[in-house]
Amino acid sequence: MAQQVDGPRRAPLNRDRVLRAAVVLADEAGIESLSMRNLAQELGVVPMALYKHVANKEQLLDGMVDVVVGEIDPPVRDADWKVAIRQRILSARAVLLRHPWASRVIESRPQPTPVVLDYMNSIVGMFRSGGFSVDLTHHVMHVLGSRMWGFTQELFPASPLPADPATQTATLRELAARYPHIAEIAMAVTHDEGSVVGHGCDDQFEFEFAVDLLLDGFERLHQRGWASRRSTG
Amino acid sequence: MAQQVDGPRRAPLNRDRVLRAAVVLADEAGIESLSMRNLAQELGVVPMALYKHVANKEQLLDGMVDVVVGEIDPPVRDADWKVAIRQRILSARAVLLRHPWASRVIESRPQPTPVVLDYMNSIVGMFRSGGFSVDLTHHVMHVLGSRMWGFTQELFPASPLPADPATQTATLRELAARYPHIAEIAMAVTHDEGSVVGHGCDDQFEFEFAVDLLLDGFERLHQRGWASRRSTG
DNA sequence: GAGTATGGTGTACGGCGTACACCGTCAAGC
DNA sequence: GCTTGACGGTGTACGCCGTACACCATACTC
Repeated sequence: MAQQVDGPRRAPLNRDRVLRAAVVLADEAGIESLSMRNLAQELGVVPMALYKHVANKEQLLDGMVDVVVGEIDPPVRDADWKVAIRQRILSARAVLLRHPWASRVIESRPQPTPVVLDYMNSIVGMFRSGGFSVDLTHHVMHVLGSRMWGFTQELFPASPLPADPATQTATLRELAARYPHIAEIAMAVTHDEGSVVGHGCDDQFEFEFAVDLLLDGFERLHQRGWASRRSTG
Repeated sequence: MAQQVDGPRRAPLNRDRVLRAAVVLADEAGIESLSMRNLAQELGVVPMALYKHVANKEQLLDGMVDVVVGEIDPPVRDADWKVAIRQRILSARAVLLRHPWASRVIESRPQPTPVVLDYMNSIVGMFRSGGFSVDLTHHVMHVLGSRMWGFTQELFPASPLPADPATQTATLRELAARYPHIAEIAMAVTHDEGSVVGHGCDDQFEFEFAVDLLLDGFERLHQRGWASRRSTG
């Protein structure tokens, strides 16, 4: 029981509370603000107190990934492999949209945690019960890559064009002079969107487009009985 | 001319020498050893001297990416789009294998440099002269993602199994108990390789497998005259 | 009541990027 | 030939970071 004098004593921290607070802090202030010192302050505790619950910052990040991965929906039962995998991946994506920092953190983990392995294992299992050979499943998992987690590493996210129409056309003209092919795309996109807002690409569309293209490709290989040169898998 | 007394005066630094030294340092000591302080020491200069040539560390990294991207072969002329793009991507991959740190640095750049835009522009151009619509080109560029630069972000790179056969089978048994589907793949891989060395997956094979699957998918969409719902592109 | 595990504290260290004031060298202009 | 000013290298210092280590208060066990 908490001590009466000196105000009610805070319930002791534990690993779970630390991890959840870290996730909230990263969600609200951005991953770059997640330092051991900031997190401790958020928890009303001295920085070194955290080290009683996580070994170091790397393990904190591992734990945060576990929290996030834990939010992904379980696989739907009794569905076609393609539908089931698509749905699972889109669920993962929905989670990552709630935790925009998570994709970068996932990328940075040197070793998978058990929670991560569980998720991957379950995806592999979905291909296998769709009739994919071990060998083909292995390769398509590599092809899926980060999209299995619901994100494409956006290299150089298409920077939004300036909102002001005047500077926008100026920027486009400049772009067209140096990078005509890119400009062509940028112009098509801004036209499509009814312009003005023109905030760039529709990430969700691009993601689903990619996943569908991949799954279609996987299906085709599967149907054709693809087998590697090295084994009959 | 260098002064005679007091030893020959070092030729003054410039941006290029700084960038090249940074690339060499990252190649040899790893990107985590690339601090302004280490780099300065390597150049026989005090840390703050670097700031006369690069605005800050971010710009240093941008410049390093430019150096690396500059090593990618120019596109082959007069080839089928598929052959040409495949070849260009594999050239990019060869470059990245020489600079293993580069993929992570590329991922971390918030804004593309002109050199980067040039490369992307040229890839877009290859699709366009292959007859792809603006719209389809846009989407396939998103699908390509990091593979356009010759890498797949390897999430949780398959950790090599222990070399010792005894502990290897023990590890596999453990794996099989918790993650049966993953274990199945791990076992297949180790068998394929004539085992013993068993260093994991053949990254080059996986990469080419993925690129070919993607390019085939692109070709199919192109041949079928794919058009988005939003525009007839 | 003594012993001990648990969890929070305080101090300190070595690293990082970099702001800022400074200074030696050299070329240009009078 | 002297002055001026730009350029490139220096030295110091600040505020962050992760975290090692010694310490201490509480609370539970025997």
